[in-house]
Amino acid sequence: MTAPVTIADVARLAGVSTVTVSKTLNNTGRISDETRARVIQAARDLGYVANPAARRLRGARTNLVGMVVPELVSPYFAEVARAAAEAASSAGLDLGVFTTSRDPARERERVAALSGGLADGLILVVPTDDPQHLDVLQRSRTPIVLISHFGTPTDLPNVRADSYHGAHAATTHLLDLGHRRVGFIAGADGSSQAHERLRAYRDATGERGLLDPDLIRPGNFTQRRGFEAARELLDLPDPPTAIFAASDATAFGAMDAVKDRGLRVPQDISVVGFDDIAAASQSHPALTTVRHPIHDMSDSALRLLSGALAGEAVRGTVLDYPSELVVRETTAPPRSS
Amino acid sequence: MTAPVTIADVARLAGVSTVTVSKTLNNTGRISDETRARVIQAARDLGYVANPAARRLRGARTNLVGMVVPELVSPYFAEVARAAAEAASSAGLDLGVFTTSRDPARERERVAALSGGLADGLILVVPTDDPQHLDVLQRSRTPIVLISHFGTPTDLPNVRADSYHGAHAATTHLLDLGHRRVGFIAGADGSSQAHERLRAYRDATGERGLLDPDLIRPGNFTQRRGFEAARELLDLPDPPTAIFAASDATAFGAMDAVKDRGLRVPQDISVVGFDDIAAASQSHPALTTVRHPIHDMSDSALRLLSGALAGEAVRGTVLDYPSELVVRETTAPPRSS
DNA sequence: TTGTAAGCGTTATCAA
DNA sequence: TTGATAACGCTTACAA
Repeated sequence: MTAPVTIADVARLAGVSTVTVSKTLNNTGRISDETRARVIQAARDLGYVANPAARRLRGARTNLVGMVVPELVSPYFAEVARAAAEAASSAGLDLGVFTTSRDPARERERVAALSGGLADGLILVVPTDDPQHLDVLQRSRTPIVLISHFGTPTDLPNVRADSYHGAHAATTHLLDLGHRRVGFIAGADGSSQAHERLRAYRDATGERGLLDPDLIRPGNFTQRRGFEAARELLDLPDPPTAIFAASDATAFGAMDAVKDRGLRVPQDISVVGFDDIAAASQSHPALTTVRHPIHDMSDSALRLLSGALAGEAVRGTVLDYPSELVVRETTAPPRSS
Repeated sequence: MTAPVTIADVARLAGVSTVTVSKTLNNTGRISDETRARVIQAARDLGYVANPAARRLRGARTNLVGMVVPELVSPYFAEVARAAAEAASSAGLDLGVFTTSRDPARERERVAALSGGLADGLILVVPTDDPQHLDVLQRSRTPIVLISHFGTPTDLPNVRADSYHGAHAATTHLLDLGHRRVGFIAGADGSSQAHERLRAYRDATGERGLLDPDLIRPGNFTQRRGFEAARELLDLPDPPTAIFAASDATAFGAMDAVKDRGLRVPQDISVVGFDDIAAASQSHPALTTVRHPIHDMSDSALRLLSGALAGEAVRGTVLDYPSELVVRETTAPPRSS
């Protein structure tokens, strides 16, 4: 229950003014070596840490960056947060992660609190696509960088991952292997990413005249639904020989269903996921999937934010990263080909 | 690029003093209904949000709670963070999550910054067990609650999950099913939880005279290592009929290895995990595992923190939660019994 | 090289 | 019921 050590305590112990302490600790202004040593020693003895609130209030930086994500349980967001934390750390910044539970009101509050004085800058991952909300963001004096914002255009810097190309490549990969009936287990309704993945699947199969609505099953990104949907697919009179799932979790569920039927992956049924979560490369057989360049994206987001903090003009920047097919062990030519 | 709206702006628009605005918005002091209405309207019109830094500096609350976790990629910590965020939310608090990447220095910095003025309170998950570090924590004027601290005793409130009992129950469960050779794939070296799980396994098998060092394999909590270790186990001259893995990910790796050998779970080999991550209940067969009551723990941690914030004496409180065996579909009697 | 003074936005105290 | 004043801890002119 020690009262917090203030700059005044350090100044007193070192026998100098608070200004000298501030200058010393922030490496600003000229300080004699002797004084500097004394101040640093005093600060260390006292365990002094500058009060970020005071610092921030004064207009100085806090070195705290806030990241607002819908949730952390999905490995995708957890990985984005991790990558951003690493990138922040090497930029000398701290990253605080805040979740909204996909509640727009919560998102607004969080942004308000953070941009209102706690954080130097903000990174919003998949922000709510509400024009009024986005308008508030645009007006913010605190630098804001968006990750994967699709929809209403803004001039905020935006780092996005495209789902379409990877999903198209994945479907084409299966088609090229010789599959003529490729099932699709969709993502959650209302997710723009899920929509893009479905659109790519439709386009790729349509291009070869192989689009069959029966092969498309609704989903919600979960493993459980992947299991059920795959069963539905396998129960079809003319079942698919390959399944493309809109998430890795869904793909694992589908693999469970296939194995549960006594079939083998990939010999009997090929399976492709989307996301490249850690388990994708660790499972056996390792999952063929599509990857967003999460690390590159987080790095870029932080570079943009650092730039903005340093006064660079980053408004209007849009970085579109392609998604990339990662071929592993769950895809092979169909039995009958 | 709007300059932030301050309390002075609101006061000006409402034609009152800043004090009146503050009182109105914080429901402190007597304000006439008429004035109150005008102030609230003005605040709304301007989109005013109090500057947390200023508020905090003045000694008032920020409603921000900081949580420091080793990392977020492991589903366990992600789940702890999620549960805590929910609990915080229903207590009217915001939860900011900070990661340390298991770097003690990073942890110290984060704690210092957070407790030094940004957050009202702190929750540290598996804090570094360094006496000096813990001493600093104990002296902190900002309330701190520990989650799963084992080791050097402190009088900080501590909410812990026991791994021993669940692990013992899991091993006994397999033994009770009739298994006489139960393999164990350990967790990471240096993790106290991993150590407890191994100890429980040793004790439970030892009690029945069924302890065989050959059946214990090193691990690191990963799925990959689970796969390899399970292979080693299956390659033994006298292989186990059941495998207990120190984490769910490891258990999934082990299941992959079993299936890869053309064996079935649980008919040929039973598998038990530890953690009860989301995938455990969603996989097929659903994984028998051991669960820490993460939600109860996070709830308790937040209740303790709220209490401390409200001036209650919570020092010395230690809440020990038992881990619990969750029997699902991956365990069955051995073939030969 | 060092220190004085002012002010960041807010709220608690006290007086009106 | 309302408002003037001071203070929280820090940093940035500006002066010495």
